[in-house]
Amino acid sequence: MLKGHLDAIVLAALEAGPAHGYAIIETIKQRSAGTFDLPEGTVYPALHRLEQAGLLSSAWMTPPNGRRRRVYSLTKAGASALGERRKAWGRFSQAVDTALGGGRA
Amino acid sequence: MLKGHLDAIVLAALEAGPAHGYAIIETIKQRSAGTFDLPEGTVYPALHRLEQAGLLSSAWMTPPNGRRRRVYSLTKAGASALGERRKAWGRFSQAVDTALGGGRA
DNA sequence: GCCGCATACCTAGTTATGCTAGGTATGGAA
DNA sequence: TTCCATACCTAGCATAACTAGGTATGCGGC
Repeated sequence: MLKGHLDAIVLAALEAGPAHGYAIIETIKQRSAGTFDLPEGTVYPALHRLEQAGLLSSAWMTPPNGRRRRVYSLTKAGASALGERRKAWGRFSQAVDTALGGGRA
Repeated sequence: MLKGHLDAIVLAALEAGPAHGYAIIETIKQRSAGTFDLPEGTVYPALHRLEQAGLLSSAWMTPPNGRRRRVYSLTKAGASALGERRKAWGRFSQAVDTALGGGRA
């Protein structure tokens, strides 16, 4: 369970440039060293949600000898949302660190 | 939203010694510098859940000139669960850091 | 040729979990 | 005696991630 931070991770995966759903899943898996091996049923709905929210835009692409893909890009709103999510994550993780560490610190 | 890490935080709040629900809420609020100001409707069900799971035990106490309180203590299972949760949090937060930081690092 | 696998997309429905919004009761202060 | 802080509880809502399906195509092996 990613517990609400999935959106930030997906946005971060698109920061380097547009990508399609399947590739996003692979990127996340590699970046997290296998920790986040997300099922499609998690990622696709998330992409739709983020597009609905205006943080992503999508376009169908068909490479010369390949299959139809839906390629997502960060919108401006998405890029700034990513910034906020990163900050929110920083605050959140620090607060949890403190709350958990209190016993030993 | 605490997104699944609430249990760990509650267990950690009881690590220093037994406490009752209201006090636990206060402890968490102070430890997190106000970030986690949890409503009772969040904490009480969590306490019941943790007791059901055998990680906490509870007893009714009535101080000489005070009100009836339900005091929770960490069980052995609870203490070891806390250890695991802490480790899990460490792994999780590191993975998120990596996944989020990948774009800029 | 065709069988199966990896790629690539999608959705309905389940489950878990935190929160909202209520309710009950008591001790102490104004 | 009225009100607030303390102290507990629950039903029901909202959301989010996941399970478990379904569709379709390109490519390699047999």
